[in-house]
Amino acid sequence: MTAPPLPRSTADARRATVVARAVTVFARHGYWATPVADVAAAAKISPAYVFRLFDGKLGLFLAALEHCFTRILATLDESADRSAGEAPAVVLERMGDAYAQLIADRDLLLLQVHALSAADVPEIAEALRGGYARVVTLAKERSGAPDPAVQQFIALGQLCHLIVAAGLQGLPAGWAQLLTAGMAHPDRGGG
Amino acid sequence: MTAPPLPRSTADARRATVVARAVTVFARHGYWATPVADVAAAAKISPAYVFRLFDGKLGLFLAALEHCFTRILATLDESADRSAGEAPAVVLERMGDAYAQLIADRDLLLLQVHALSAADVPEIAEALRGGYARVVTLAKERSGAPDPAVQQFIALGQLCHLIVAAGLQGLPAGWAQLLTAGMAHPDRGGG
DNA sequence: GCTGCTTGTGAGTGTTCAATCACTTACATG
DNA sequence: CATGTAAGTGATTGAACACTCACAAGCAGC
Repeated sequence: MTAPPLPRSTADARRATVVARAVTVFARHGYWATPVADVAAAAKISPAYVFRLFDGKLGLFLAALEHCFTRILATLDESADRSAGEAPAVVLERMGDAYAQLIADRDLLLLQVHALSAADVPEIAEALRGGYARVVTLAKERSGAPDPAVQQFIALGQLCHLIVAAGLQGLPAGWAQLLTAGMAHPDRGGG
Repeated sequence: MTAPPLPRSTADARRATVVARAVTVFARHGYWATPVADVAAAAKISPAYVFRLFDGKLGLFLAALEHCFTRILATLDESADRSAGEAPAVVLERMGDAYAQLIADRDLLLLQVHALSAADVPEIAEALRGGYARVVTLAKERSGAPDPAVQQFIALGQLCHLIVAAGLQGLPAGWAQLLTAGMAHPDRGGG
């Protein structure tokens, strides 16, 4: 009753698919509460092979985090492209909108929340700082906005994390609507 | 070689001290990566007794989180007292300063980060929402500031969490200084 | 003293999970 | 077909940990 043997692939290709699945799986329950076997199952390979492809659970998580930041940077960069030539404040606002759109994805934002919580592991803290270094630098350089505006941009990003992780979007309470005001709505699908 | 028996105390008093220690211990490594035995050791009682005083590990964490929010609300309330009669924006800014001072404490901010990461546990998400409901409501009512200002206040609070958890304060890099600009400095203590 | 209640613990139990290893299976090349 | 190499797995191990329970030790009232 084992699954039919998958078509073989190179280790590199397999690693790439596992990383992509790992982002989603780790995003659900975080680093410590996610067994490697869950990622393996999502990637449809055996746990043993995951350990062969990555340097332990930590290596797997770090790869997922790296992938996460790569995708976020791509999103922001793309957004900056679309508002080229606009005033700094406008560019930054558009980037903020693009980031808020990721609330629908959930995965990329949640993984950052989990990584922050696991930042007592030095390697994770290091990867996190590396990621934010790139995000802040990109936001500043591509918008040309002054430091305080960039700081506020990042702060709003962190607020997005709170909204997603605590499940605030769509809550009727006034305090929740106050926090989510101006944020992209998640499952407004077909509109 | 067992520790000399502690002076007896009532269960309620013991619970209170355990909760206070639990805030610190959970703040270090988070919910999943912290064994109950670590909290017990910090409180100098046996793990078995912790399970008797609280409803499982989850009950212990929830009590710690509640305690955390109580202390934060007290801090904010106190700050509002000190700036009574000032303009809304000023009151809010003073509250922000008071919150940023907690960066030195670390514990209260870190516990929120960990709670957010563990918010896939329904009870933790619920407690978190309850806490933020009170924080937002207090900030709005005591400052009288408009919604967007309160939203920004909370966003800056989340930025504080990032700074503490990722260890950004004191980093020489430009992007880090951009993020920490205006935040209270932690251990500028005795030299 | 004795009795009964509360505080507190030592010694377990069962489970979960990271990591390893010996092994098998597919494919490329001669 | 033979043979080497890389992909992939089942079985297992050892440790950590949440939680339990039978029991001990202190303190009240008699």
